[in-house]
Amino acid sequence: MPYRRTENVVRRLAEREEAILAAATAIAAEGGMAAVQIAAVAARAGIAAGTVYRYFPSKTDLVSDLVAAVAGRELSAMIAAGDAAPGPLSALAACIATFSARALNERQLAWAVIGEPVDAQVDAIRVDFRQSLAAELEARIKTAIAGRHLPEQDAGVAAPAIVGALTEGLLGPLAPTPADAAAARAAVQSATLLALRALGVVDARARGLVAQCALP
Amino acid sequence: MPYRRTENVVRRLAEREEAILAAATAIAAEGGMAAVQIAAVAARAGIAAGTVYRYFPSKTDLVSDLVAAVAGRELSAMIAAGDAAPGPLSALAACIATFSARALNERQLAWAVIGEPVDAQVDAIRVDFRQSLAAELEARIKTAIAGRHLPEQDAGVAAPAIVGALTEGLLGPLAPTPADAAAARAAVQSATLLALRALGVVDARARGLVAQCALP
DNA sequence: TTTACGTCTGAATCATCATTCACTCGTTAA
DNA sequence: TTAACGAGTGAATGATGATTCAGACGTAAA
Repeated sequence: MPYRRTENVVRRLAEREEAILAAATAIAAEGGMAAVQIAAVAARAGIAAGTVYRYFPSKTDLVSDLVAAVAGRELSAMIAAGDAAPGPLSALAACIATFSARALNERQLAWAVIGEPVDAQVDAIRVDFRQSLAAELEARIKTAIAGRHLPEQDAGVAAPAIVGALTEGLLGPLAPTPADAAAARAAVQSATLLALRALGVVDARARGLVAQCALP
Repeated sequence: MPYRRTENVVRRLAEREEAILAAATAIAAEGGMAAVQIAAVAARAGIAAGTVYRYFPSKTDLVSDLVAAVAGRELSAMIAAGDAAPGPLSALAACIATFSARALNERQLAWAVIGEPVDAQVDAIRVDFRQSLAAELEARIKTAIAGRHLPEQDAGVAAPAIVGALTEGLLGPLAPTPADAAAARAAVQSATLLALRALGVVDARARGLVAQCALP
């Protein structure tokens, strides 16, 4: 009974899978999705191209896992920020500001995961992510409407629109590139303010909510 | 001196170029940008693949022309609607509503031209279009701010954010598909309202502006 | 040390499309 | 009719990148 998967081997295999994913993520963060090519990922992880296929059945699976990992992290952060807030409106403000700040902080990766061209199968995963973001916002918007903190409106349009506004306004190619950390913070505040107003929070009140957000 | 480019020939050549562009547009409208492949376009136009290259030096040029044609049309319509409005805020409302209504009317084509992932070279042209849209909105936003019709804000973030909100809220994969013309009109109104509020128009006033917009 | 069996390798293979080109076809003017 | 020449054809070519696989290499137990 020679060769068995000892704990040692299992750990090394897991580490390698992790390393591949990390390499792919790093490449996406630096050069966008287009740069995530099997040969490049393998080189970065210090293995041969073929080895990648011992861990991921296809490139699509690899990229899907990468997107899912990043998306999961961001979604959790957003939800946690919202849950920690005292009321429905501060929760919305916190969600929006947190998402914006974190995305802008890793702008290229965020854009890769949310907006950049990919094949149809991967796109499906990405749509799931945006869907989850929108669903989370939609629920909070509905709560706020029910509590009369926001005017009546179609939350089914508003939620994706907010996602689109933040994405395009902060991450997309048209968005101004912040010169430094202060500028980035200002951009996040502008975007958050805009999103809150879009939902029907009047300007002055929105400014107050934004000011209270603890940005990372 | 046999064979000269008679007027007859010239016309036929122009017609064929038009036909190729029309075929590409039709394919984009049905299957999105990914479906716009030279072989498919040629087949649809009833010619051989090689012939396409007698009219367009490369696929990128063809797609560029297609995007430019659609974009030009939409941009003109938007500008005209804004120019016809009586004041800065109605102009913004008219621009936004017009763009939204027309885009939703040809949803798949609009998405293909504005939002759907495509390769980098083509994307550059599309960015130009979004840039033009954003620039037009930005100018009008600045005018409105100067006239104290809108609160102080960063128009450089707001303009692309509005474009993103409309795109994602009405055209993107998350946007609800309107069941009929009335639902589509309602979605356009929701989106316009949201965009105006985002800029700082208070809800009640925004509703008034939207109500006055003559939607096509 | 040897055996049995995974794992790793990377050059070769495949698949997808854009692009080319040697050739045929059509049109014009003599 | 026919010569001259541009337009059209579509199979072959090229480029890019994912995927495979036969053999080299490691590792665990006997």
